[in-house]
Amino acid sequence: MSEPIRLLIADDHPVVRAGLRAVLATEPGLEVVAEAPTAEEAVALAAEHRVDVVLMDLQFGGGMSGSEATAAITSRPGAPRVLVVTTYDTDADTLAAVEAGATGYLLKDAPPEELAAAVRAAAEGRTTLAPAVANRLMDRVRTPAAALSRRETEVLELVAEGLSNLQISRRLHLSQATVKSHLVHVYTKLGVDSRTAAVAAATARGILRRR
Amino acid sequence: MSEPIRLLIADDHPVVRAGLRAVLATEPGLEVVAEAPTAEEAVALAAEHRVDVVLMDLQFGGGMSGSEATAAITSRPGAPRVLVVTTYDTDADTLAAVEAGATGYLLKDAPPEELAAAVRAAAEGRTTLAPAVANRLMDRVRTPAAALSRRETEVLELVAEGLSNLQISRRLHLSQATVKSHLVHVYTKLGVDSRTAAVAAATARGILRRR
DNA sequence: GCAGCGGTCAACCTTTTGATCGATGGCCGC
DNA sequence: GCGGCCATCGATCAAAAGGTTGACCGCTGC
Repeated sequence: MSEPIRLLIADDHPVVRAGLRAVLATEPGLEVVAEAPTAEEAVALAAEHRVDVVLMDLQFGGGMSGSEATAAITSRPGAPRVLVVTTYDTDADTLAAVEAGATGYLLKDAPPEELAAAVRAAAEGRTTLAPAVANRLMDRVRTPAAALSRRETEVLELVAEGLSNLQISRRLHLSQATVKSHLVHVYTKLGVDSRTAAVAAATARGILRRR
Repeated sequence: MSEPIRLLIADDHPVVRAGLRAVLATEPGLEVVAEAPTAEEAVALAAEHRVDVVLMDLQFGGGMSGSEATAAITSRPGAPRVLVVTTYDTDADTLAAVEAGATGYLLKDAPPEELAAAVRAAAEGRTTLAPAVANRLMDRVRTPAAALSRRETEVLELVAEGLSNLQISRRLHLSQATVKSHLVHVYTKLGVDSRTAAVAAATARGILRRR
């Protein structure tokens, strides 16, 4: 028998860590060598231990995000593969994780066999994506982007908080004309024609974080 | 030694079920007698088995919600206690679960000891609330309510999807005047004066489900 | 050096939304 | 049966938001 695949579990929920450990313990050829309750610890432990695959959550209570940790881990030479295992998938998170160098992306409702299969695939550098995530990525590739500029996003966030154009202009030290100008660009980029529709569309696409 | 506390775990995530089972297995006096991957099965299993405490998730993939299952379980005579164990707490969910008769409400990031303590408390009928949930309930009691009527909520949901008054009136087979009328009532109840602010306020208070 | 883009602003006009007043009918509870 | 709440609709007016055009500046890249 060959070397076992060495795993690091990074999740802030003790219950989830125990669950992943329990599920993967029944699989032959897999070995959990460490657990990290924060993203920072995940980065440190991935460096200390010899690890083949990191199971990474995206949401941590505070501090570094899972995406940031993924980027930090994969940027090193001889780095382990990172398999993102998260509960809910917002579009922004998905994209960020993939850009950060994640090898796979699963949702926590995946059955154990699928999880184990994804771990083995990740160890070999092959990618496994949850169907919902795959569809999302396809949509993203198809839809040329609709990337909002920094300022446009900033304005849209304030719109989502319920501020009027006048309030936004004061908050950002702009004229109302500028606020409108940004919003018009946002509308055309998102293919909508009202502030509420823009917020809905941006939330659906994960451009705005759902609070 | 007295009788062990008999548990039913209801969660649609295999990983979480395994985690709860693993965490609680180390605790003396607790025994997991069944697992349910859906709310419907949870109701059925709670009736079949002799169960003291049900660990209930709120979000299931589809079909019956955790709150509905909680109501169904607790409505029977000699029913087990229901301890809600969920990932994220939206205000609407919290309230619904408490109204449905949940004995306790924990978040999944709770440490194992806290979880075990809550289970024992629930078995005796004592209530355990996660701090965040407790605060929320206090706020709710303090704020006289701002309960929206069924129709008002319906209109507000469509606003949140980005529809204009005209579109809403068509969707609900109403006149624009009626839509406006509902919205004015919503605004006064929420203490705001625009549709986007209403959506933001309602989302913050958990009246609208964050999608 | 110039084209392109992001960010800023102005003026003007149309549409939508919100504010106010009023009115009708149904249903529930005391 | 009457007051209160919900749901429905109409009309009117003022304010906010959206659409269009055009302009200027600063930065980046070819």
